[in-house]
Amino acid sequence: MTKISNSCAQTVVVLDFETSGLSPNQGDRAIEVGAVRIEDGVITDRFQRLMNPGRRIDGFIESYTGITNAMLAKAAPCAEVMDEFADFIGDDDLVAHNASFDQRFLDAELKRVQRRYGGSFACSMLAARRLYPGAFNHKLGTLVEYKALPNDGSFHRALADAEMTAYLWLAMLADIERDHALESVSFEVMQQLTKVPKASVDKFFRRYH
DNA sequence: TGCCAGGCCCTCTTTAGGGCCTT
Repeated sequence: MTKISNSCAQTVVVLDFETSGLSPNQGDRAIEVGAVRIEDGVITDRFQRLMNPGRRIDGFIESYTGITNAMLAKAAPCAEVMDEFADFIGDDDLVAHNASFDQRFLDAELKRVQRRYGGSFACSMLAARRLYPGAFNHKLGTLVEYKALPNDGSFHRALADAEMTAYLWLAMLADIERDHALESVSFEVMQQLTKVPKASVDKFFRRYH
């Protein structure tokens, strides 16, 4: 049995943004951020804030997220929330479902407040595509049902989605460790997993036996 | 409701096109 580990692999922050649209390059803004910190396989901390983007969101986003313009009118400005969030994530490594989406918004919002983060991203969706090819699809909600993960039935809110992504992440680690007789799997190996072809996943892990 | 974007990934591919996933 081989241990795949490194000195900083056991703490990650799993995050999720609710936004006014799909692209910060098109003027879309974050309206809520949720995150949980996983340390040695256990959720040890949580962060959730609504944030006021300074403009109204459209009816589709209100309906999709349940976040209303009235709720955002009472929320702190994006700059204040993102400054707090930068403190929360620090230099920890980061996980998100379809991470390229959340990374674009994290980068855009932190750039506005001249803050940075030191960790790197891994994507639970890309990992799940390789580990669970039999799933009907790889939407977060589908994978939560597929793996019978804990949830309170609420979707498309930042903290709820971040928690479900965290449970998915832990389930994937546990499945890899069980299926490949590994003691632990590092963050870096999970990042590499998302870059190998689906057909090569077993071969990828056999390298460590 | 589903378009906007962008990266990944598959295939009837690579001199390309389209589906998936995120809000």
